[in-house]
Amino acid sequence: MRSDGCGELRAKQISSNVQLCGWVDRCRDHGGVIFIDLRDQSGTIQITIDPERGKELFTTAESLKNETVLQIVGTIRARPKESINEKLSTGEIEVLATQITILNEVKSTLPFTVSIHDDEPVKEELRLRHRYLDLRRERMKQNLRLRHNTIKTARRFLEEEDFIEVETPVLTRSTPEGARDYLVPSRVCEGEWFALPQSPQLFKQLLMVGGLERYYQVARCFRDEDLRSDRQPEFTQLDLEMSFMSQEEIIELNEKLIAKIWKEVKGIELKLPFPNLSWQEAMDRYGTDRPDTRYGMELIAVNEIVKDMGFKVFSGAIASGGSVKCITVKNGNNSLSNVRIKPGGDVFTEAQKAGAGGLAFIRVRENNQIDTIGAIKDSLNNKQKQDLLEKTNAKEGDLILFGAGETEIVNKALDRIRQYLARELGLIPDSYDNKSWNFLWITDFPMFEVNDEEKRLEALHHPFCAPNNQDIGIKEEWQKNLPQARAKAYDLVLNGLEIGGGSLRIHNSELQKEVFQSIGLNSNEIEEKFGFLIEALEMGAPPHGGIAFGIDRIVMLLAGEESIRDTIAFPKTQQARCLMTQAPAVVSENQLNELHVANTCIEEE
RNA sequence: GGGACCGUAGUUCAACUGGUUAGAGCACCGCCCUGUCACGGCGGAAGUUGCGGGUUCGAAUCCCGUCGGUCCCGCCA
Repeated sequence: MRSDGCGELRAKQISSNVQLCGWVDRCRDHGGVIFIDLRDQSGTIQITIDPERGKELFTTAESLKNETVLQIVGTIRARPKESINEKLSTGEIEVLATQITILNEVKSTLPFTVSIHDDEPVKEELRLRHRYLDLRRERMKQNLRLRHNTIKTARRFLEEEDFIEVETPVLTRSTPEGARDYLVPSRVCEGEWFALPQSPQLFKQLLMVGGLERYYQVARCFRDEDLRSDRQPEFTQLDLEMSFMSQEEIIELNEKLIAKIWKEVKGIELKLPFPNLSWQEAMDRYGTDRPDTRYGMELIAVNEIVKDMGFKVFSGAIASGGSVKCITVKNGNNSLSNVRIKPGGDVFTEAQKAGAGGLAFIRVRENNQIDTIGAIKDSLNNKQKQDLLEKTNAKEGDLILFGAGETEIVNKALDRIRQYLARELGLIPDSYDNKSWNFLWITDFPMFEVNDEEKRLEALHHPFCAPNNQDIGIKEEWQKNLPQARAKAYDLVLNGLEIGGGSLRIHNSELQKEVFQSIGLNSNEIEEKFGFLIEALEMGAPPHGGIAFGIDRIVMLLAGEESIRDTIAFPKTQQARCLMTQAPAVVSENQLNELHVANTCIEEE
């Protein structure tokens, strides 16, 4: 149907005949000569319609609406010198049309314009309802291409490293813990249900038991939880697993993979190896396990300095086992007024949203004089004051913000304020600046955390992570040592977002059973839910481990987008609905009967 | 489950403190225009102000409910 792509034509093809196909980007009808910008995937070229070339041709051209699909036959010619368009890569030439075929018309007024020249914002609701039109626009076209390049690069890299891609089931069984499952009723097995996988976790481990040694998959995962700008009910992981690899070796390989992606997709050389922070250090210094290290304002514990103060908010917090931590806002005296950090102010409110009761502050004035509320000033002696200024490295003009109370809440509040202030004060470098890609490995996670509601242990990552050998000691002490053990787990954090995570897995069936018991499963439950895994581990399972990267998030960051919806061809809304197909939808009574399912939803008439 | 913001012509926005005929750009339709490139000129059509209720002499505007979208908390091993 066509000889060339619109955007590929250049002056050296002048006087050759071409056939082009594409969409009408826009028309300029001068009454005599008519110009059509014809657009296809490769770009745009100007088609010129000369009235001398026939009435029929001219009449057709006059009637064209934007986004009409055309085939053009014509000849490439140079534009008059004064008409060269330098903004267009094909701007030196044009195609003199000898024939126009309308391949498809546009029958109604378009809900929004496709042309790149119309950069008016479009409501996301409309974009999603007519996603096919949105995909035709430059932004989404580029994002999907970038996504493809990311996945392509990963595939090439992993193939070079002797990984093979294996598909794992989408219809599988529901497993305890973790997110809510999407369920699929079985027609054949009455009353029983499949679950869609939250990740291929168990299957990839069993592939290792199967001796594949190096597996990867671009895997669709499903979690029936509430959505966010970086969470969709179905999302894509680049899933890897390998045998006979240490944590260091796995990390090294994956850094190379990430560096390769950044190099191929963005042309950016990342510096390897990535820095590494233990989970404990991350919590101490940033209050979160996914710190954004593009800016400072680290959290500083001042427990030792303030524990004996008369100011009960501080000393009391420590007496009851909590902490007092602070961040130093450089030049904060100028940038943050008292109105903003006192009750009702935006900064105070941020702290409150994270559960903090208040937000104490100290302003450093000339000659290290301090300016704060009376209760703090009165109870702070000179030595404490000096220690505090030294520890926080606060200088004249700086503002120190304090969190006091339960360590967990202090961390959460200061983390939140830190991120909020970084945005407010413009401390985050331009995302296209090479220095702004701050990768960071977080390691040595705790195996478990306490579920407050149910007063029991829960796996922090998942219950298949291997514990640190030194932490658990000999077999007889496993039960006693496991709750405090660290896991051989690692997350890759980029600019405050978790983009991947993994671990070495347990390959010893006894230890695996012990971990299951720690999270409250009894022998029967272990046998019922995970019998197949335990059995597999007893038949020669190799030491193995792996990682999974969130492709949607990685592409989002590479594309500079703020939502993963802009990296997914057909995403769902926050209500997990597809506005284009209107899924999910009601099905017939017959379909339900076949599946042995009854609808308990009360319909309103 | 909870909090916040938003919803006006096909579309992007406007309409002051509640005030009488709800405006503008783009798109659309018609006429004119032979070198434009976000072409230009003249004219036209286009509205259940998401929906339902309330307050008021009077509601796009205030209140309640509801639907939809977005952001966030909870949740997401």
